[in-house]
Amino acid sequence: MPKKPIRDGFHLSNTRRNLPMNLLRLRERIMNEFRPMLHAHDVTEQQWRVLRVLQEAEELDARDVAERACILAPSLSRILKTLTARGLIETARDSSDGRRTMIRLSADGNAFIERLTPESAASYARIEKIIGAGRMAELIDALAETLDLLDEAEES
Amino acid sequence: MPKKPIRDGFHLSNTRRNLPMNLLRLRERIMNEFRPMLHAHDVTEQQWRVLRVLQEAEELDARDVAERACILAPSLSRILKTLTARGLIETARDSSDGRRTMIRLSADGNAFIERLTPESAASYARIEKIIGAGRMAELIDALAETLDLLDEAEES
DNA sequence: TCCTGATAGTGAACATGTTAATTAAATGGG
DNA sequence: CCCATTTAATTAACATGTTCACTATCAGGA
Repeated sequence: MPKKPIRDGFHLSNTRRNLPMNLLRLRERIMNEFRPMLHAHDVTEQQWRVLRVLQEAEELDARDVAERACILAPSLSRILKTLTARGLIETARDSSDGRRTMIRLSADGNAFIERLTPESAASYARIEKIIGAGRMAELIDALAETLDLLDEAEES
Repeated sequence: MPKKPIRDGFHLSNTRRNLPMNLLRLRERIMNEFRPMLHAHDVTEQQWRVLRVLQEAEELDARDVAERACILAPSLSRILKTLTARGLIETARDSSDGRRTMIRLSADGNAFIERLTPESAASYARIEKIIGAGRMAELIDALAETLDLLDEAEES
C-alpha cells in the first residue's frame, strides 16, 4: 500500500520524471558547451538565435523573428536595439503596414555569423558524437512531432 | 551543385532541426500551460521548482537545491531570500560545515504546495492527454538517457 | 601551525523573461 | 466616414540568467 495516500488522486510527478524539467536540464547541459564560445565573441544566446534566424530568411518582421527565435516581444525590442547599435542588423518600417518593423542582417552581421560558424558547428558536432547522430536525430524528430501535436491541439 | 558553398565543410543546422532550439520551443509550449496557474498564485516558475525539489527531500543544502532545480547559485540566493520572507521555507547554517546553508519547507510551504498540487497535476494531465502517455514517457526516457550520456562524457 | 588551494555562498552589473500598460497603426462594421 | 476592435511594437517593473569578484570556511600538505 502507498506510504502516503494523496487526496483526490492528484499528485505531482517526481521532478526526475517531469517533462519540462528534463527539457530544461538537457538544454542546460548542451548550452554549457556553447556558452563559452558565445561569451568569447560577446554575444548572448538570444542575440545569437536572432542572428541565425535572420540568416535563414533574408528579411523578417519582428513578429516572425520573435516566433522563430523563441523570444518574447519585449525582450526582442531590447535585443534589436543592441544588435542595431552594434551594426549587425538593419531595421526599416514596412511601407505597406506602418506597424511592422522589417529586420535583416547587415554585411557585418553576415560576416560575424560566418566567423563563428566553424566554432559553433564544432561544438554541435562534439555533442552529436557523444549522443550519437542517430539518437540525436530521433530526439529532434520526437520533439518536433510533440510540438506539432501541441500546436494542433491549440488550434481546436 | 550547391548554391553557396560553405568553407571548411562547416555549417549550421537549420534552426528547425536544431536540438537546443527544439528543446526550448517544446518547453515554452508546455510552460504556457502552467504559467497562468503559477501566476495566479503569485509564484514564478523557478520558485515553484525550488519548492517542489524541497518537498521531495525534506532538507537540502543550497548546492543540491540549485542542482536539482536547475538554478544557478546567484539566482538561488535571491529566490531563497524571497521565499524565506514569504514564510514558505526555513534556512539554517550547517553545524558541521559553516559554509553550507540547509533549507527546508516550512509548514506554510507544505500547505502551499498541497494547495496548488491539484491544479498543477490537472495541467500536466491535460498535456499528457494531448501528447499521449506512451509518447510522453518515451520522451522523458530519451531525455534522461541523453542527459546520462552527457554526464558520463563530462566525467572522462 | 601556516599556507595554499578548493568550496559554498553572496553581491554586483548587465541582459533577458514575464506580465501589464501604453502608443501607433490597421481593420471591420455601421 | 467614424468608431470600436484588433494588432505590432515599445515601455515599465520586477524576477531571473549569466559572468565576475569577493568573503568565509574547509581540506590537505609542508
